[in-house]
Amino acid sequence: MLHLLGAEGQNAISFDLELALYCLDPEKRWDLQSLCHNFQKPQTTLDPKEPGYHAVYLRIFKNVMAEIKQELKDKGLWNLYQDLELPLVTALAQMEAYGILVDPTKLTDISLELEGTMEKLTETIYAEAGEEFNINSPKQLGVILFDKLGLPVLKRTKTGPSTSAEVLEELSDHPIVASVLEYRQVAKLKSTYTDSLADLISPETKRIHSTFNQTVTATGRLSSTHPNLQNIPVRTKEGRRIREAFVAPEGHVLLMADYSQIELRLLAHLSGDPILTDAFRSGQDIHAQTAAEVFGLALDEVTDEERSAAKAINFGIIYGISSFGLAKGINLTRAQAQEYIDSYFLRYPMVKAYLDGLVELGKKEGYVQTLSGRRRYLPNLKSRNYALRSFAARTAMNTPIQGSAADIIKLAMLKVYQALKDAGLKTRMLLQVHDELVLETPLEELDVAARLVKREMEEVYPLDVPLKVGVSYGPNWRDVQSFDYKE
DNA sequence: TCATGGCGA
DNA sequence: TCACGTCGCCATGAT
Repeated sequence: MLHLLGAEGQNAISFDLELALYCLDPEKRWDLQSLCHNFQKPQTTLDPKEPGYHAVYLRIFKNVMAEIKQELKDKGLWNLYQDLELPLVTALAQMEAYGILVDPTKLTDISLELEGTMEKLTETIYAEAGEEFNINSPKQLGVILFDKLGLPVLKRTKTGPSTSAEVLEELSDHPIVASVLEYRQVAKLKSTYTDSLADLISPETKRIHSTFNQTVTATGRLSSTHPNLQNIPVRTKEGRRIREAFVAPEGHVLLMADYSQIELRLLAHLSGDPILTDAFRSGQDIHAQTAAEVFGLALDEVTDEERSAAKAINFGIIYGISSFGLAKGINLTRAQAQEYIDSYFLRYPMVKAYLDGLVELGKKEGYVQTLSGRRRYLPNLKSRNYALRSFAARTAMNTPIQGSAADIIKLAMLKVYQALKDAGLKTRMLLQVHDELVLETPLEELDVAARLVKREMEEVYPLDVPLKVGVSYGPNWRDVQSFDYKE
């Protein structure tokens, strides 16, 4: 459980120290020298090769830890460290050690099929281009599309015409562009998800043992590496196939439990807005409800398109909205987007006041906070540079929501971990994907485990609105059915 | 090593 | 006016 900070093999600090520093300021990066400089008086110079290094190191560690403990207490962050982040280490270690079972033949099948598709698409693209080139190279692709075929340049990057998916969508009337988009999708799946995933299956356990990084993100979320199991495709049918390779062993199933709209529920709780709060208390379709409010309709008059626009608005609110960003998201003019935003804030004045208040408070105190008290320092709220200042303002609006959701699911993980242990169950937590937990459970435990997980997650932190958890299960991560706990 | 592009919540 | 929704990880090509 030793983590290295700074240069590999030297200046190592213990993980509990790293964790404590992360609780103090999730964005600050320390090394041993700066620690000594800040916390050790007088400053001590250290040479790892010198005899006695470890004794000196331990003395420094002890002194530094004592000072950091005091600082955590002064800032109201001691509980975050002591009762949340530190115990979570054990649960994460178990998840990493246990791993998730992956069926390599399934990965191979998908890989071979994707390869076939790529070859066909490559032929098609070469034929339409009239020559062979590296489709993976945006530069070479640009030459073909914009110089040779004369397609219009809709957007530029620093280095040349953009060939991003967004741009190519606009140009996809041309057959070569449609093929390139499809090629990109398939190539991405193959290189990122089938081939590299297969390399990470442990020969001993036949499982993939990802690393859950606890001190990386600015908001308090976890991140996952080697591989990143938090971005396995789900949106498209083709991409979702990857999930079929993540399986449960014989006699077991995977159990998925995800928080429904946890960030919007937090927005309701934190802002105290009555319309939003009532919507969640009465179990409304929140996006349809937002559409009804923003467009002045009755709930049953809302079309799919309006609901979808309202969904984009809701996400925009969470991210620190701008009319430009919203317009880009749902293909509106900027003016229309601004009208939607104005209309939203007219109907949800407490949300407006809450978000404005966050920016004000951030400016005054120098930081914003999550439910657990975790801080994010935002000095740029006072910047004279518009770009920096507005970025900081969006961060001030997003961090308390995203970070509080992270607090809640982390606490839920502790509860679930402990409850499974207390109940003597064989069910194991495998993954956390921001608002979702993936567990592995013996079939005979499914019913009791599903109820336990749902209860612990929903009751972990009572808010002004209920937390709702959807539970599903299946033989793999793709083919799941919802678990009806009333059965 | 950086830029671009793309996958997730 | 500006520049343009949050947080991540990773593959690829160009430098």
